[in-house]
Amino acid sequence: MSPAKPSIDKREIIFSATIKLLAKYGFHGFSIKQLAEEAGVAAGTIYLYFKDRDELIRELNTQIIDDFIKATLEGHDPEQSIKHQYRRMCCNLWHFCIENPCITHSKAQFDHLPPDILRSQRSHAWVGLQPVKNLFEQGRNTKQIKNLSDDILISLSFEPYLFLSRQHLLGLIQVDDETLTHIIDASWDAITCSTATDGKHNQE
Amino acid sequence: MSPAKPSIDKREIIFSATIKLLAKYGFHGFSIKQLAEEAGVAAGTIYLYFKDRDELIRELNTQIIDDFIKATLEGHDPEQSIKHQYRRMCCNLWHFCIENPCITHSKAQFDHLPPDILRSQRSHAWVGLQPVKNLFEQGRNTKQIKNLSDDILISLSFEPYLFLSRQHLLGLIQVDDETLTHIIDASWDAITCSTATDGKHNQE
DNA sequence: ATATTATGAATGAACGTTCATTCATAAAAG
DNA sequence: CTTTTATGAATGAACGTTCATTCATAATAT
Repeated sequence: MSPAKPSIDKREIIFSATIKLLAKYGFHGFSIKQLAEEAGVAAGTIYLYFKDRDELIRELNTQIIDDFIKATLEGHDPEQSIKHQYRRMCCNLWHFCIENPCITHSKAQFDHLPPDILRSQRSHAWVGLQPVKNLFEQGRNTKQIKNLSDDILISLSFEPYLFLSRQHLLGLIQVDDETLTHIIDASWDAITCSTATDGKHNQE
Repeated sequence: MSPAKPSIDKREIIFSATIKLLAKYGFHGFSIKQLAEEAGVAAGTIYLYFKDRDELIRELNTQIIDDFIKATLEGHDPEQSIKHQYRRMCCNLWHFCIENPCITHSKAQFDHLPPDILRSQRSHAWVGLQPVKNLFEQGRNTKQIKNLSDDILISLSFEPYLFLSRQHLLGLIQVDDETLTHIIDASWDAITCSTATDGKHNQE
């Protein structure tokens, strides 16, 4: 609308327009022109805030990762029991996904970029996930959590929520609060030491 | 059959070149020109075998899904115990992923297309996954498997293998045969009735 | 055998479109 | 007036797609 307004949040506007478009169309059909229209700015304006298309996408990517981690760890308390900490994280993650459909779908786009980009993404993510590493480490030490690497534990525990929330958001499945509780219990079973397959007994 | 050059498998050549490029670069940087070069054919030749770019990608997608399902169900025997059937499927899936890096990475690309495409993908996949549905149904009836929907069971059981195999292929983690066994046991724990956290009852 | 014709797979230059990016210009703010 | 901020037409590269042309081979005629 107005040509020269000192709008510092224009960067945010461009970001959220990008997220919206990525969620809807993926990287196909995502163009600067479309983005400019969605954001309500001129194409050239985007280049005032970002060096080029790649930088915009890269920066958005790391911001989304940070958002996810921040949301997942909200209210995290290392003093609580491991199970309690875990349940909290799962709940946080699930609700963040459900309440931010565009971010969730956009994240999925980023998670399947070419190999070399994934590597840097990954190393960035693990920095913020230190509390999760600590949780796993503590759990392994106390024999509560299976003696598997962090990556494997992540894929068995948190990864399913990303997958399921996407399906939920697409209306392909319905997950109510009670079901979520069961899912959290199930993913907890996956990573914790409890039974063995051929008829052993279990804990507690 | 063919008067000029008898190369009926040119379609296959184009397919596998597409898979290779998708695995390497994703949908970014995947162009018909590049594909032609990779496949060792002229750009125009591609249009003798596929109506257009979209059809090529769509057909490749369904073929990859079919390949995955076929590989996962190889040697499937409904007469065996549920655990045995499950273990077999997990092993099949894992080894198919590991032995077909390009297909595995390409699949990841397809799994995160815009919503509307995902829907048709999904309905196509479930047709071939009938044996898995049967397995789950049987398991739920016999109280061996948790009373959760097929989608949820899938995300807790098979989905982690896709995620982990990609990481393994990228060299980000190492999964040897022994570790794989542990992962299979862990994912089995996720979907089966064993312990409950707050003093509920369990199976058998 | 040999020559002639018909075939359709394969080509790649050319086309129109769309893309990311630039920049001269304009508007607003200081 | 100067600086900052925004614009959107202009640009050239790259894209998917088309199609007139080529040519090795199969089919037929001699």
